[in-house]
Amino acid sequence: MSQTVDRALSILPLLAQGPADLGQVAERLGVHKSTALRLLRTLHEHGLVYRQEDQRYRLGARLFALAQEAVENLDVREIAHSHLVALNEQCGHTVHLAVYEENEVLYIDKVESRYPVRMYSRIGKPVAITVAAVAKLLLADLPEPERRAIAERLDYPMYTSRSLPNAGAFLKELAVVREQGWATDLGGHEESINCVGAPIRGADGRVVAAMSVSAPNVVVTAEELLTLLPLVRRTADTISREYSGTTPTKKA
Amino acid sequence: MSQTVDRALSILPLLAQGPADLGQVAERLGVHKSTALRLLRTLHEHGLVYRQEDQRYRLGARLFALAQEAVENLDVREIAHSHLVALNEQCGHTVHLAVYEENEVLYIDKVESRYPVRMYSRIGKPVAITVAAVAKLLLADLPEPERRAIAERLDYPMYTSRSLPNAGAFLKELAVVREQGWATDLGGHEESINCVGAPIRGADGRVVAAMSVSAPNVVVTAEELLTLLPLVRRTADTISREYSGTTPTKKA
DNA sequence: ACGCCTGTTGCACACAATGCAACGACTAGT
DNA sequence: ACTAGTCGTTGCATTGTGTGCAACAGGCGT
Repeated sequence: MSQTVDRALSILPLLAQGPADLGQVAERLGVHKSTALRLLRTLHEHGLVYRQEDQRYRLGARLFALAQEAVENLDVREIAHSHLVALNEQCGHTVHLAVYEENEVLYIDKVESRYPVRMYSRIGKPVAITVAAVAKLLLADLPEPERRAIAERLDYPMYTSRSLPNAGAFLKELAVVREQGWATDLGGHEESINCVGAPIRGADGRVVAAMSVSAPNVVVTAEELLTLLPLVRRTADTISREYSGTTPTKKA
Repeated sequence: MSQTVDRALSILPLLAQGPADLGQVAERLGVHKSTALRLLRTLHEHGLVYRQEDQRYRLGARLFALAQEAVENLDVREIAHSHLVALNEQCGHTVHLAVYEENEVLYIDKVESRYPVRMYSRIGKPVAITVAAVAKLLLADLPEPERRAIAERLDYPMYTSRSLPNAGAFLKELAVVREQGWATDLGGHEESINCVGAPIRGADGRVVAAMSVSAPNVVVTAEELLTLLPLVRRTADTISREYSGTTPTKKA
C-alpha cells in the first residue's frame, strides 16, 4: 500500500539471508543506490539494521528486542509456561508450545529435554507444518474452507517415508486429529523423533495454541511416549481452563 | 531520513508494549487515522504486525522468524555454540554469550544450567549494562572517548547494594576489567547471583563478544565460582582462535 | 430507531521520496 | 606513482506518492 515503506521492509528478509552491501540491496530492490541508501539509513536509525565494519548491512539488535517483547506479551505463553516446565520435570522430554498465525505455525515456547540427546528446534522458527503434531492440532481446528484452502496451497516435502505426502492425506489426518482431540507425529519429520500433542482452547472452545512432548527413539519408543498422552492432555486442559478464566484485557 | 518509513517503523516499538487499535496508533504517531491505517496495512502485508480478532494490532509472526534468521547468521555465535555447550557440560552452570551493538549489550546465546535453580534471562533481552560481567567486558574494550560518552549517558539503577552506582565507579571498574582481561558480577544484579566472564577477540585483538558463567549462591559460593575462571578464559581463548582463523566471508 | 464510535475509501494538493549526475574515498592494477 | 575502476555519499529538480480531509460504512449500546 505504501511504496516507500514497502520497499524498506523488503530489505529485511533480504538481509536475513545474510549481510549485503549497498549495491546489492539497491539492485535486488530495483531502485537507485541513493534511494536504497536512504531507506537503509532510516532502518538503521531504528536499529533494525546494523552496519558492520566492512560497511555491509545486516539485521540489527533491536529486532531481537522487539521479537522478545512481542513474545512476552502473548497471554497464552505466559499462562502456559509454568505448566510446561512442570510437565518437563515429570517426563524429562522436550516440551513445545506453538500458535497458528497467518498461514504459519510457530513455536513460541520450549522447555529443553533433560536428556543429553536433544532435538533441534528454536523458538520463532516456523514449524514443519505438514507433519508436526502441534501444526495438525492448530490447523485441524480452522473452519473447513480455510483448512482446505491452506492444505491445497502447502508443499508436502517428504522429510521421511512417514511424512504426509499430499493434501488429501493431510486433510484426512486433520479430520482424525479433530475428532480425537490429540495428535502425534511418529517419525514424520525426523525418522527417529516422535511427538504427542494436545490442543489448548480458549473460552469459546476454539484452539488458541497447541503443545507437544517430543523425544527421540533412542530415549523412549513411540509406544512408551504414547503412555504420556493422558498427562499431556491433562496439562493442556489445565492451561485451557486457566486461560479461559483470564480477564480478557490485562494492564494497560 | 525518510518520513514515511520513519513513521511506519515507529509503530513497532509502540506495539511492542502491547496491542493497540487504529486510533491509538494514529494519535501516538501524531498523524491522521487514514495515514496510520495505510502504514499498518503495509506492515501487515510484510507480516510484521498481526491483526487480532478484536481488530487491534500487535506485532506479528515474521518478526520472530526474522530475528531468528538474523541470530543464526552471526558467525561468532555459530562458532562459539559448541564450546559453550561443552563448558556447560563441564561445570553445569548457565553459560551466556553476548555482543555489543549500538549502545546495547545483548545476549545472543545461552546454555541453561543443569541445576534445578535457574536464573532468568533470555536471548534477545537487553543486558543490565552497568553490572553484568559480559557488559563490562564489551564496554571495556571500546575506544576511550566512546566508552566515556556511554558511561556518562547511562542510568545506574541500584539493583542491589553492590550495583555500580555511577559513571565514575563504572569507568574505574572498566579500567580494571580492561587491564586484567576478565570480569565478574558478584551480586550486582541479583543479590544471590554471581558471574565470571571472559572476552572473545577477533583477529585484530578487538573484543567481538563476551561470555560468562552464572550461578546462584545456593549452588556455589562466589569463591567456588571464581575457581572456574581459568576454564572460562581457556574456552573464550579457544573460541577467539577459531573465530580469528575463519575466512572473512562465508558462502553467498 | 437513533446517535456514537471506529475503521475505511476517494480525491485534490503539496510535499517528500526519487533518480540523476557529480563528487570523494579507497583499491587494484600496470 | 599515476590512473582506472568501484562503492558510498550529497545536492538538486522533478513528479510521483503519501497525506489530510471529508464523506461513508458498519457495529454497538441506549
